[in-house]
Amino acid sequence: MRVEGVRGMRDILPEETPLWQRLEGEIRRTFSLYGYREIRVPIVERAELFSRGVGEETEVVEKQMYVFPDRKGLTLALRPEATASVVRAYVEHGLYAKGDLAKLYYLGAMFRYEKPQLGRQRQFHQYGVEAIGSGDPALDAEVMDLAWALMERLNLRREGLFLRVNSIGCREDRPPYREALRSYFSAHEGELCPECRRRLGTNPLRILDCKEEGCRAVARGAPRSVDHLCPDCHAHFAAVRGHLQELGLAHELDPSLVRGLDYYTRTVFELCSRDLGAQDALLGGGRYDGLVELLGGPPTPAVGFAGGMERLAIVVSSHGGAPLAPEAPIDLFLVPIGDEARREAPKLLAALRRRGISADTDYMGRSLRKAMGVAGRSARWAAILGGDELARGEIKLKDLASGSERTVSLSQFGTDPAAFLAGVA
RNA sequence: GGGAGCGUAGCUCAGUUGGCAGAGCACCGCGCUGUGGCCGCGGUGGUCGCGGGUUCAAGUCCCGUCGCUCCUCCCA
Repeated sequence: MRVEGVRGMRDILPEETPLWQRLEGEIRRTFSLYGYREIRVPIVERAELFSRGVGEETEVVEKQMYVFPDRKGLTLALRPEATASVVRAYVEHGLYAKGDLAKLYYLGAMFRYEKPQLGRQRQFHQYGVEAIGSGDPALDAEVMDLAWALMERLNLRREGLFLRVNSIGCREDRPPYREALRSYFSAHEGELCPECRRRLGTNPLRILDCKEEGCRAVARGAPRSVDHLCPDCHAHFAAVRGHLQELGLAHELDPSLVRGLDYYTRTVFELCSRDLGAQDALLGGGRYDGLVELLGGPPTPAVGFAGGMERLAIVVSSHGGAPLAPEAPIDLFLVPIGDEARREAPKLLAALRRRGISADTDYMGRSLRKAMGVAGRSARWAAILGGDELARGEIKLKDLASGSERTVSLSQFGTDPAAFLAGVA
């Protein structure tokens, strides 16, 4: 019986992995340029980390989290995002004791139970940064600049991208704004879906991005968070936008931008692609000044973002991304003729590889002609080893581009293969 | 959560009013007995996504189911 993969969890095949490796490399290099260091946190956490950190009322926690009991009855979850984990690690290991800004980045698989489609899988991969320990508005702008810098490195056209920003205020702004929303939505209660009528009492902010048509219509006339900022938050947001201006980063103010995770405060942003269709958010993030304290640390401001690898791969491979170098062929393909040569092959291959020559041979019992065909497709040189050569202690080298051949001593070739190969062309 | 389209060879896809399961590419063999790419000829390869139903007969029609894709939505 054939066992199939799990819905929404894709294999990334050898055809795609070169692109992924390149993206991961550019991401690491760019993050390093901005002073971030990698942190690796577990894929499994206690479920309460996310229900408390991300928010009980969020769609992610409410409907999309993979939750399961372990053998001792502890309630665990596959991480739906990484910020909560990074902050947990930050608090748990006392990284704040250094009294410094912690700049951390991560790369890894996340899990959300969603309806799969292009750019949205149940197991997906995120790259992200977290700058924990400073509330400087310049840092908000730097994080957005980092996002742009990454896209530039990947040769993505600037016109194909746009940055949306908003401010949803601080912890102190939330209750009044929440009340403003509550009174507004209460006046329209009859037009809301049952789910939102319930949210009215728990988290009216969530009504702003409800999917029901009726709720959306009501939400369009709802109070805007930018109009309910305290003086400090107002000044912070103005400073962030000022820095963006000076950095030459075009952005649009989007008052309806409310991120789906509850920990966000003040600045929120999304970098979107015009080439992605429905799933247009390439990366999203913002400030989360209350999360460290919420998870048991000292009051500590922080800002960060997360981006989706799958979406980046789509955009880079279909639009304006730097062309991928063709898959590197191996240096040498050993063509054995006869059983004796096949017995000798492993020793020679092992010697070549230890000297840095990538080498392979035929394990399919192919004829000489077929093996040469494989060599021609996959390697730069062929090494032909048959009874004649073995009897004389020799091996025949062939440059597959020029066709020129040269017979050399087998033992000497194994000792310094590079020199002999260079001499064939 | 709601809506639409599509599942046939390893891959890309044909398959007529229901009537023997097809092509191209790939793979293998031969032409060429120890030399690749090109060419010619031949060959291997299929639970037609899965399960029911209608029928003398189902890849084709009906129902269900799983998967993929897209829209809506949510987000990365």
